[in-house]
This record gives sequence, C-alpha cells and structure tokens, in this order.
Amino acid sequence: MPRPSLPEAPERARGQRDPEATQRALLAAATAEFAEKGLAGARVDEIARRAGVNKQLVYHHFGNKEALYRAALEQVYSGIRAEERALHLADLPPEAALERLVGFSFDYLLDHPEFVALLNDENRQGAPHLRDADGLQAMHSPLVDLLRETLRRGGEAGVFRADLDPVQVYISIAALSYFYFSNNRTLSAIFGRELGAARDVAARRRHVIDFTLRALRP
Amino acid sequence: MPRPSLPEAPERARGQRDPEATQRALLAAATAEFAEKGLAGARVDEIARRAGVNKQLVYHHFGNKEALYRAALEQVYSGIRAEERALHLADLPPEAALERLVGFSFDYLLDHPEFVALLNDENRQGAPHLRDADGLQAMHSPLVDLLRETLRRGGEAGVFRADLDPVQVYISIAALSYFYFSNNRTLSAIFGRELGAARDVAARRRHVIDFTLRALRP
DNA sequence: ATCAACCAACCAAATGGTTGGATAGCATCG
DNA sequence: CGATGCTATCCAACCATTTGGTTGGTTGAT
Repeated sequence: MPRPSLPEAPERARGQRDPEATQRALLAAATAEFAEKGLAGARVDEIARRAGVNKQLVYHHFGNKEALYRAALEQVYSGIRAEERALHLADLPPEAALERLVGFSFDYLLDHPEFVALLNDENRQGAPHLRDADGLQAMHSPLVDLLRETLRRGGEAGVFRADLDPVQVYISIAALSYFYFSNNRTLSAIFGRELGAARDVAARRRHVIDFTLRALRP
Repeated sequence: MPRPSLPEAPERARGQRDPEATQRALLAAATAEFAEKGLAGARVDEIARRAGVNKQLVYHHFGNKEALYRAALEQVYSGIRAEERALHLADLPPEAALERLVGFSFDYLLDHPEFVALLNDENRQGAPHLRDADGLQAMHSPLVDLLRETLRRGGEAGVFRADLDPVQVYISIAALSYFYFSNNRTLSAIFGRELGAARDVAARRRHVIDFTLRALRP
C-alpha cells in the first residue's frame, strides 16, 4: 500500500490528531530546510509546507523559529551520539579499533550531509545555540573516551606513540573527514574534479585511515 | 588629527567624490557583514552604514546584494592566493619546506577568520557563487604545485613516502587547520575548554605540523 | 579660456513583496 | 466540558531594490 504523502508529512486520517507525528514531521522538515538555507535563509512557511501542516503549529509546538532550529540541532547531535555509543572498540586490537573509529567518522558524515550543513551554519554564527543547549554536558562525545582508551592500549602494545593527546587526535580525525565533506563543492571547483563521486569518496576514505594510522605510529 | 570615521568609511572631504575608496569601503564592510551573518543574514542597509555611504551605491557599483557577495568572496580568495604565491619552498630541504607550508596554512586561517566564515557560508549553500566566478581557473592554489614538488623531492631524498597523492595531502593539510578554526566554538563547547586561547592555538599548531610530517614518513 | 552638455557618483525616499508571528475560532480527545 | 491540537486569516515590520532626483568633474566646441 503506497503512501502518497511527502516523506515528512504525518499520515493523518481526516480530522485525526497526532501531535507527536506532527512534531516529528516539523523537525524533519526543519532539519532539511535549515541544512539547505541556514537559520537566516530558512523560511517558516516552507518548513510548514514541507511538513504538510499549518504554519501556526511551529509556534504551537516549538515557540518560534529559533527554538525550532535549536531542536533540530539537538536532534542531529543526539543522532550521531547514539551511533557513537553503539561502537564497541574494546574487543578489537588497537590498530583495528582505530581504523574502525576513523571509518565510522567518515561514513557517518557521508551518510548525514544535513549534520555537516547544520553544524556549518551554527559555527559560522559562533555556535550561540549549542552553547545554551540543554544537553550540553551529555554532548561530550563518547568517541573521545573510546579514543583515549584505544590510544592507551596502542601505546602499551607499542603500535602507537605514547605521548598523544586524545583531544588533538580526536579533532584531527574529525577534521580529515569533515573538511572533505563540508568543503566538497569548493574543493571540487578548485581541483576541477568531482570529489563527490563514489570513486573519489572511496579514495578519500582510504587516505584518511592511512594518514591517521601513520601519524600515530611510534 | 584623529579621524572620527569608522575604519571602513572612505575619508571624503565634504561633497567630494572618490569612487574607488567608496568601493573599497563597501567591499570591506560587506566582507565583515557577510562573514558575520552569511549571505542570507547580511543586511544591505547595514553594509552601507558600516561603509559610511548611501545604500544605493551598493547597486550603483556592484549591481545587487549577491554580486557584492561574489565580489567579497573573490577578494578574500585572491588575498590568500597572493600570500601563497609569496611562499618560496624550493630553497628549503623537503621537511623544512613542508613544515613551512603547513605552518603557513595554519597561520593564515588564524589571522583571517573572515576567510573561514565566508567559505563556510558559501559551502553550505553548495558553492554556487564560486562556481561561476570569473577567475576560477586562476583560483587553483599554487600550494598544490608547491606541495607536489616538495613531496617529489622528499620522496627522492627518502624522507617522504613516494606514493603520495598531492591532492589528498593538500586536502588533509588544509583540513587539519581549517576544521580547528571553523568549528572552534562547537569544539570548545564540547570539550569545555577555550580552544581559541593563545595557548591552545599554539598547541594545535604544533600538533598539526607534527601529525602531518609523521603521516608522510616512509 | 569659457561654458554647456554629459555622465558618473551620490543621496533620500518610496515601493512592494516577503516573513515571522498573532488572533480568533473550530475540532477532537479525555 | 475543559484543554489541547489544529486551521484560516491577518498584519506589522522588515528588506532588497527602484525611483527620481542633485552634484561635481570632464570634455569638446566655440
């Protein structure tokens, strides 16, 4: 049985209510709109249209445009955190664990361009919405702890340097993948090469893993 | 004799004209405004106010808001390209040359936050303005050629791997510095540590150089 | 050398489409 | 029936762009 509605639109029998589905639809529409156009460029009318609901429901359920933006930000953040927590690296030998960690960082950004776009916009503004987000404490990525432990194990086993700062390494791992996606279009323009093509993406993935592992060797 | 005017405002004796100074002032004001608020968030009124000229001059000299944005983008790009061309690496041994190259990339972004901010905004939009910029051909960074040559020399001397792709290495070098600055606020929030402080910036600079040089070793 | 024509630089105010948000009322659920 | 989800309609503020000019420098014919 095919669903004719937009993917984001809540399915609602005539005259029925489903506030949770409405909020989900609004959040999904908002995430897409804010990712495409940023906070300033996004239009509340368009978000409501995409969600298939009346514009006033934005104000009813979220308060105002900026609060909706904050909700979208928090949601994409909690999305990546959830997947990060599902990574189990303790079972793997240090080098394999690190390869999985780096690969995960790369793959997640590849699969979630809206995360990159939203974070880009938020950072250009100076991250004012993330600063006073509720779950800021819980936002600290579990990856840093996983990384710290992996580096420690690798240091003991003699496959990694022993004097590594996990925070610096974490930032570098994130950087090598994030920059490739966030600046993909300008890089493609500069190099006259379509870096978004599957072939180039795969080559970049290999390079990032290789580059990182080599940098960590003793 | 102190000048009471804003730094961006053209000095103009009463009733005098100076179209070039006006355009410079508008470009400077536009760069700052677009960097702070993005294309969508920037206000033409505010740009004119910052430049100390009448709003209509934006239209007289540049055509419209988007053309002014493009001009600002092209200007910041030509700024970094100019400094890149001033780098002479051929005289240095490969490792020293690479250290200088990486250090330059880092320092330039540190000193030019408006470059990072503008590029962030342009990329989130999908880089439509850079795509049809006039000097696209001339935009190809001379750094890639410098890097290619440096890697070749290092490969022959046995201090670098011989199978390195200069484009991938260039992207990685740019990434390690760019991401730190572009995402500085969210990283600071996540780690609860002020990564913009001079101490942290210096530590990052050392890390980036070290990380890169180690990754390139045979 | 003078001056009238011309045009770029400049300005204040108007325009009109857009947009975030408000108001008022209807519908449905518990 | 009271509270909450929801819709239609409205509106004041905002904002990019246009209009309709004035002003000052330059040019070329006299």
